[in-house]
Amino acid sequence: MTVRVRFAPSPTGSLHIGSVRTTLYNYFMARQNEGGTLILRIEDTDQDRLAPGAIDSIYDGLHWMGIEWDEGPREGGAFGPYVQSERLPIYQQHAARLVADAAAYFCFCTKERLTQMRAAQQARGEITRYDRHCRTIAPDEAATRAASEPHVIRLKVPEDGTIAIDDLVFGHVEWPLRSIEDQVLLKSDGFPTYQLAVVIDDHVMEISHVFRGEDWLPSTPKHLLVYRAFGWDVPPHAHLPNVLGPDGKKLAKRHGATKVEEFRKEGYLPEAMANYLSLVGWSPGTEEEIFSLDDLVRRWRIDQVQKAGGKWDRDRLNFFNGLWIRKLSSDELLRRLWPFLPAEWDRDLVRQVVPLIQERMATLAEAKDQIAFLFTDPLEHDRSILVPKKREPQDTVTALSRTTVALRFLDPFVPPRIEQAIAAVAADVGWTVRDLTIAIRAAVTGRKVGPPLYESLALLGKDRAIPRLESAQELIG
RNA sequence: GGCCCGGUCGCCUAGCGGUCUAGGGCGCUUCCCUUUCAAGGAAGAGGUCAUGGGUUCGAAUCCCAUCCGGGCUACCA
Repeated sequence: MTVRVRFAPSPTGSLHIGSVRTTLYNYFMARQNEGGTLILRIEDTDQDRLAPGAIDSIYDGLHWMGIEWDEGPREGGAFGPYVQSERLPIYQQHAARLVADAAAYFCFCTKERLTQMRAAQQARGEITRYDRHCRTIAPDEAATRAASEPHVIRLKVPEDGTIAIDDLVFGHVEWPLRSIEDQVLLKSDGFPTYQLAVVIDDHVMEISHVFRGEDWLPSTPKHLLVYRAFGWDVPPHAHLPNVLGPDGKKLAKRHGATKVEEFRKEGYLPEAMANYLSLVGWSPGTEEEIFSLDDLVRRWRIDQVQKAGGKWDRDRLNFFNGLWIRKLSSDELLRRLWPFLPAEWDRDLVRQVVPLIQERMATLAEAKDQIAFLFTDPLEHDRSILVPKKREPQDTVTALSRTTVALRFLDPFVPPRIEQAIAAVAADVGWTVRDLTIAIRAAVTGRKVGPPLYESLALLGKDRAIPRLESAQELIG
């Protein structure tokens, strides 16, 4: 069987992390099957909600993630066009066919009437749904009116019975047809609704498996009915559990970052995003959980996807991010770090210090603050941290002053020699090495934590370290 | 309101009728390592498997009910 799967975002904004997870699963499916094809289709049938730049953002985000696809608006392919607004005639012809087959009908109800109808139904405590007012208009009359009056096309939904699907994730799900209204298929502006467009496109583009978010499960019966009206086979469907915010509701803006580009800006690695995201809703059934994109293609299985929604967990993402940062080679880490560092910073110095902080960052964005002391002159001292706890200011001045003396003529100014010198000073003033390094670190970097001290001093250089030690002494005194 | 879905440690999850005195990871705590912080190593706290009934020799696993949570309910996707 030829696998053809698709991801079909609406260009209504930038790429949501939940869509990325859905796309990832489709991508795994396509790549783990010989000859599998992944298709990008833009679902822009709602002309009111188009967001400028959304398609660019979808392309950027997905490419950044390392997801490649085979057919799409910019890639082309044998089943184009891949943008729904460019496929209007296809939908219109198909809708007309349903009308001709008496499976659908013209509806002339105005939006005002529909609004009133719903209000009245609500007032009576009834279920709000279309009252099928136009369903009984004689076909000839309807056709004549349609030539001149604004109208939509609605599906004739059977009044009784049930419709069901055997979902790859959720299993058998059944709906009473009574609960489904006569769906609008074609809007009065000639655009299809989502319900019509997906079904036609999935069929015509020969999509073999429909993997989409759980929110679509409730509208699946509508799609099933459209398949039935056309007499088409229904491809296997899999609904993927939602990605939730910490409060259990669908992950949304108010929960913080939700867009790929935001995570990218915050310094997350695509490797970490893919690894973390794949594990929300899927597990290999073993205790392994560190997976590259290729590993995931090899390991992921739709029957291991679970039903319950998963909550977004920033701590866990951070863990995976740190892990993947540590896996990078120094050169690769450097390459990814440049965009997060000021362009004027000395490249050679950055190159030397980065290995020292590689295992100290959870995100790429954190690197800057950790090494800024090497690129900032004069240094802003934080007076409150210059004196170690349980030490007196005067003793600290003495210790720093001895350190200054010890380092001033040290040659070569390299970590092992610096370590020796500092150990000697500590012994001399009766301090623990620990306390002394705390004081020196504060004096020289202005921070309480940072890369290893001896290495930091060596990179700073004697000429910059000594003045900092001196000004710190003045500040304390 | 109607329809549908879900419910295992704070979070991601394993589990598919006996091997479960419920396993792993994140986070948390403690210890070790140590020039800070990390990283790494070790240990630990944390779960009446939503609740109540069944079925069964035996249930987190099957059935029913209840509760709680969520989604959908548009000429939005």
